[in-house]
Amino acid sequence: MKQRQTATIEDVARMAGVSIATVSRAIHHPGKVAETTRKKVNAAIARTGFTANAMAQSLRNKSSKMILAMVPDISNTFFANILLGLEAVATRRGYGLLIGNTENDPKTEATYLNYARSNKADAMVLMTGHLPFGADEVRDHLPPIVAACEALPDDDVPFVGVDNRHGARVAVRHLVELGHRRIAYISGPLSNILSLDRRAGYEEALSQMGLALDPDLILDGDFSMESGRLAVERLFIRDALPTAFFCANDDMAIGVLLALSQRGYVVPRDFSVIGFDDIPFSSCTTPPLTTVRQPRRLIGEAAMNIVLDMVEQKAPPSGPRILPVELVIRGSTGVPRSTFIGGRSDPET
Amino acid sequence: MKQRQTATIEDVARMAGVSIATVSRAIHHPGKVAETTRKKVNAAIARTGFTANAMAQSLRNKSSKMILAMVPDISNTFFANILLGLEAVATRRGYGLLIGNTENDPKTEATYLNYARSNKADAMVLMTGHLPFGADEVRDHLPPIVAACEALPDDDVPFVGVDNRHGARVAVRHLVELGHRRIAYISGPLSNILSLDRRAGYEEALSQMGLALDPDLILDGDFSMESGRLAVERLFIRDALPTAFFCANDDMAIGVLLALSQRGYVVPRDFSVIGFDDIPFSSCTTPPLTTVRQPRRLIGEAAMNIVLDMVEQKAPPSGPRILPVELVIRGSTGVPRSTFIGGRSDPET
DNA sequence: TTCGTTTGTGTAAACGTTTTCATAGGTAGT
DNA sequence: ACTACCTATGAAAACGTTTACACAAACGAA
Repeated sequence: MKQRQTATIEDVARMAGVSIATVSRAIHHPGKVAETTRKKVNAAIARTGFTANAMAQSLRNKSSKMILAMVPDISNTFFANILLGLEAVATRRGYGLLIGNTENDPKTEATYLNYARSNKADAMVLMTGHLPFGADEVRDHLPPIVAACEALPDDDVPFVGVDNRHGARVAVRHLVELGHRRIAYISGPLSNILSLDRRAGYEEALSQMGLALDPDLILDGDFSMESGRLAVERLFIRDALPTAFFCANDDMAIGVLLALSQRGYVVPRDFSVIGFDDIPFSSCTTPPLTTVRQPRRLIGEAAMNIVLDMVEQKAPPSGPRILPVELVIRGSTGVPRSTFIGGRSDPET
Repeated sequence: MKQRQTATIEDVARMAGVSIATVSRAIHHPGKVAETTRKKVNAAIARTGFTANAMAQSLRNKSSKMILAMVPDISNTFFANILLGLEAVATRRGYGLLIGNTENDPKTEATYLNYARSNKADAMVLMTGHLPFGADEVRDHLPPIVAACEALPDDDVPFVGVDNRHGARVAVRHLVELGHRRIAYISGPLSNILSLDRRAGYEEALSQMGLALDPDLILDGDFSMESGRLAVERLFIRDALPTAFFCANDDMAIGVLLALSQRGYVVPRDFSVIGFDDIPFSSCTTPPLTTVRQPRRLIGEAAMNIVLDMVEQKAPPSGPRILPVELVIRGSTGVPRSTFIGGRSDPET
C-alpha cells in the first residue's frame, strides 16, 4: 500500500535483458519480435506489473484516446441515458469518456473546453445546444465536434437526434384524434432550439387538423417540473381551459399531472396530458404518462460513432443523423370529458 | 476549422523573443520574471492562442489532476447526485472528474482500474462497494482510494457515507410509533453490505420496541423497482400480511407503491410504505414517499475532499466520515387501518 | 564464395513541458 | 573598489513512451 512506484518500460527492458524499443514492439507489434524474446518480455511485464504510462503515450502519439461529453446536467436521467450510449461505443472502440457537467455555466464550459484544447480529449460531443463559452475565439483550433439531441444553432456541426417537429406533431395529432379541440402547449425555454421545433410541430399539427391556434393556450416553461406545475396554475386563473396538455418534456408533464391531481382532478378523465422524451420515470406516475419516446441510447451510440469516425479520419459525416421517435400511449391520455358532457369540466367533490 | 495545429510553448517563446523556460515561468511563477518580459510573453500567448499541452504537463509533473469515480450505474439518480458533489469539489480544487460506469462488470472495472494505474487519474473514489476487479494483484501499486456510500468489506479504505443501521432504525421506529406492529422489510441484494446494515437496523429497532421478528416478513429484492413490485406479489400469496413496508431503497418502495395501487389498495390508508435515500422522484409519487434522506451531495463533497487531501499529502483521513440521515415524512406513511378496525385490511371495491 | 534480402535488435530522436543549474549583470555594503 | 548577494534569464536534463534509422546476422540464390 505504500510503494506507489510504478514500473517503467525501462525496468521491463532491463529485467528481460533487451532494449526498451524491443519491449515496446513486443507490446504493439508482436509479429516483429522473435518468439523467444517476446516470451522473455512478457514474463518481465508480468513480474514487474508494468502498465504503460498513458501520459507518455498520449504525448508521443498526440492522442489521448478520450472523448469529452459536455452535458448541462448529469443528474437529469434524460442525459444520463445518452451518456450510457456514448460510453458503450467509446469503450468498445477503445476510447474513454470524459463527462463535463456544465450547468450552462460559461466558466465551467470554458474549463472543459480547455480539456479538449490541451489534448486531454481528442474530440467533443455537445449536448448543450451551443458551442462552449470561449469557443469562438479559438474556432480554428477546435477538435472534432458533434452535437447530440440539441442541434447547434449557428454552426455546421454534425447533429444526431430526433425530428422534434415531427414528434410534436405526432403527439398533438394523438390528442386531436381522441377528440380534443383545446390543447395547451407548455414550452421549454425560448432560447432553446428544441423548444422552438416542438412548438412549430404543435402549430403545424393544429393547422393540419383544421384547428385554430389560441395564443392563450401557449405557456412558457423551462423544462422543470415546477414550471409545469406553475403553468397549470396560470391557466386556471383564466377563463377558457384546455382539455389537454402537450408538454415539451416529461418533467413538465409530471408537474402538470401533480398540479392537476392536487386540484382534485382525475387524469385522463378531466384532462389529458402528454409529454416528450419518455424518461424512465414516466411509466411510474399515476396515471402512467403518455409520451413521445426518444431513442436515447441509440442517439448516444450514433453520436459517438460519428465523432470517432471524425477522429480516425474515416468517412466524413453525411448530414444530420435523424433517429425515429415513438409515441408511447399510456394512461394519461383519453377521450375528453366534454365529448360526453359537452361542457366545461369541474373537479369532483 | 481545418488547422487543428496548436501552438506550443516554443512558438510563444519565439514570438516573445525569450526562452521557453521564461515562458513557463511567466505562467507559473509570474513573480520570478521581469514585468516587461511578462507582458511580452502574455501578449505572445494571447496572439498564438497557446494552451499548455496537458499530457506533457502530466508527464513531467507526474500528476494528471484527474480523479476517477467508479460507479455501478450513472443513470441511477442516486449516484448522479453524488457525482455532482464530487465534481463540484474537484473543480473547485483544480481537478477534473473522470466517471467510470462499471455496471458491476469485472472487465469494465479492470479497464477503469488501468486508468488509475496508467496515471490517467491520480486517485479513485469507489461507489461500487468493492475494489475493482484485478486490484488485488496490484495492491502495492494502487493510488489513493476512498469509498463513498458503500464501505469496502475487507479493506482499510477510508469511507464516507451514512450510518445505515441508524437510518433503518429511524425508519422502523417511525412506523412503530404510528402504530404498526407487522412491518415487512424488502432488502437489497445480500452480497451488499448496505443491505445487511439496513436489515440489522430493522431488526434492532424491532427488538428495541419489543416486537417479534417474523422471518416471513423479510423479502429479498435487488434495489430495482421491479423487485419491489415482486416482493408485494409474493407477500400476497401468503396469509399473514404486514401493515407496513420498509424498503431498503426508494426504487423498491416505488415498486411497492405501484403494486399496491394496482391491486386497488390506497396508501397510506391500507398500508404504509417507507423507503431509503430520498431520490428526487420520491416527492412525485402518489402519495409522495416517506423516506430516509441521505445527504448525497455532501457525501460526494466530503469524499472528494478526503481523496484530494490524500493526493496532496495533507492530513491523513481520520477514520470513517459519517454524515447524518434525515427522516422525511411525506404521504406514504400513516396510522394503520387495523388501529381503528382491529381487523385485516381489504381493498375497497 | 558472393551478393541481395530478410529478420531481429539496438540507438537515438521526438513529443511539450517544468525545473535545476549556471551565468551575467546589477545593487549594495564595507 | 572589492566582495557578496540578489534578479532575470537561458541551456539542458528529465518525465516515459514510440518509431525511423542503422546495423548485424542469417539465409538463399547465383
